[in-house]
Amino acid sequence: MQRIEDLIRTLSKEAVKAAWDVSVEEDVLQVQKTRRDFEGDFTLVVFPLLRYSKSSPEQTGESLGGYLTEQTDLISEYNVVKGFLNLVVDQKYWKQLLDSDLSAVGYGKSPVDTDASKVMIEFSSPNTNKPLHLGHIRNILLGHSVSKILEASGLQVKKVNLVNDRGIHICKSMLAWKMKGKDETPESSGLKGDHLVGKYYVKYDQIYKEQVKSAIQEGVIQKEAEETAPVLRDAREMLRKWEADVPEVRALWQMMNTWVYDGFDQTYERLGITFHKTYYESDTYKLGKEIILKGLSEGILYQKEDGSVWANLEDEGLDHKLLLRSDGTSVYMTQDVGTAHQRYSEFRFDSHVYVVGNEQNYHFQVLAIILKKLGYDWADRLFHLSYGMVDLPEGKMKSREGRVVDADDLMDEMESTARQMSEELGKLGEFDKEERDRINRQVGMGALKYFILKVDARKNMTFDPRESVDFNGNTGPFIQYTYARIRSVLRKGEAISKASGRMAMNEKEVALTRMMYEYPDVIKEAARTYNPSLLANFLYDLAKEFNQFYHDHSILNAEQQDVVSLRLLLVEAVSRIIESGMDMLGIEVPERM
RNA sequence: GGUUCCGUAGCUCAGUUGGACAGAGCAACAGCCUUCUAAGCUGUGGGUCGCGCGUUCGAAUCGCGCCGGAAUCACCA
Repeated sequence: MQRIEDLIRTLSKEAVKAAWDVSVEEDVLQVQKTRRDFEGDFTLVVFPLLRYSKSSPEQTGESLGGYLTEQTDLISEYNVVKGFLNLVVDQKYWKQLLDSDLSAVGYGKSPVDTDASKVMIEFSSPNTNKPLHLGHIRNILLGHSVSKILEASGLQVKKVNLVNDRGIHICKSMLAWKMKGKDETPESSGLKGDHLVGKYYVKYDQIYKEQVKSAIQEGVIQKEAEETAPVLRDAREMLRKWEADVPEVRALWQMMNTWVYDGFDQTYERLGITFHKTYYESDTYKLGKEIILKGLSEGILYQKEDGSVWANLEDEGLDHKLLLRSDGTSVYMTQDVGTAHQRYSEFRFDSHVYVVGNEQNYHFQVLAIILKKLGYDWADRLFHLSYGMVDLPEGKMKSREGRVVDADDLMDEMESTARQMSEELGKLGEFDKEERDRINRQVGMGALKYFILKVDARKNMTFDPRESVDFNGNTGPFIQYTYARIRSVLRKGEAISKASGRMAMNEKEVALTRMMYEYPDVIKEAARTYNPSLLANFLYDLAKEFNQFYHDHSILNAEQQDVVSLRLLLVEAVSRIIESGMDMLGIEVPERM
């Protein structure tokens, strides 16, 4: 359908040409939504045109408004307030819009375009020495939602995970388990695998701290005590053995990682997310070395006397960056260079999104620069979706000290809160246990996911476990509730035909329709900026608008049959947009709640 | 110290490329269920948009300088 903003711009351009004989650029013609307190649907800001009209804002607006209403029957009225030309869209446009499939512009309904741009998106990226926590949840929800939004915009999306399954931190868990574990397994302990391994990571830290403390008591200075703690020495020794492929160490590593993956899989499933492919750093950590050596031989990089290889980034206003250690081994950056190259070879992506916390802004800035230096033209198509940390009221989360909001615990808590709420409100009495459980799960998870996603990803957020997540107001359950209400009405009015008819729409009906008109723009903008919070807040506004309408006007008991049909058509569209939008946030909507 | 990001109501957050008196939710208070789900709706109070200067017809939004907070600047990942 013709977009009204485009129409206004085109006609205004003509009008300006006709009246003052100048061709203006598109960006001079600013069209925006009319503010609530004024009459109209769209507003043309006339201030920028005064230099051509050489008359007052009012006169300029009048002149343009007159031209527009004359030239098209889609704009029925206008008024001028100060320098703002407010335009009223004719209702037949809104009805036409309602008759079309409004949600088709959104997710899942657009035909698959095989030539679509290909996007690779990496998210989650956990370490295998501890369970997932709230920070991972933010990462995962962002990655998943952005994937859905990009897919809805017609892109081909490949979701990948990169598991950091090697390194000293894993050895610490392994070592503590060997020392204190007594062959404890997930089965024998009843603990989820990732939690079991995380427990020994915490245990390692305790042992380490005790050893440091007692060394200091024996007169060793702190720094030395920290460096020479026996348990740290053993962990390093274990890492050396791992790198040397010592079978015993590898077997232990294999076993404990398997426990962790089982645990992760459960959490992912509960969050409702999947990946197309999982990369493991134990496979990729040696990648990149050849590329770096090639860069060295081409003189792009340089070598120090000790044999280490560096990139000079001074021309970018940055420092020098190490790429190969003096012993020839790779560092994190080397690995990411190699992985990016590998992924491009495999997938030929048009862009690659990394969902990684803002603590790594520098890393990704440098990654792009180095790839560019090495001559990869796709280097500027990497995008770091950098999100802020989730902090607790008392400060940063510290998994070593056990001061974390565990992902699994949090989900349990959300669901039990949902159960408690629905019981207090006497909501689900008529349903059997299975259905009650399902709804409570949907609502609890909806509250959690919406809570995280409605906030702009860049911002740090504080999470107060005591206050937990709300179920009223600007929340997931509010939107889910709105959906359930609409579905209930639709079930009762199943037999009634839905049609836009010829009755005039009232103010609220127009407001809802106009809001839904914005939906594709919201998706587009959310996709362009990789920002699900735009969508989340849009859905809230839509739900709020619906609830006002619902309160003020009866749908099924409207005085005239035509009005009933119109309203059914209208609210069904609202429900479909809520459903498709929430799906893009990874949130399920219940038929009843 | 360098770089990057953030600073909007008591709290949590919105505020598309600068535009019409800065908006929600929570919390507080006051109302609305014999009518489609009250997890809802309505109203009241609450703001020097960190501070200052500048650009502009117009600045929460752009520029500069301060103040406050976060991250980062490893032969860790």
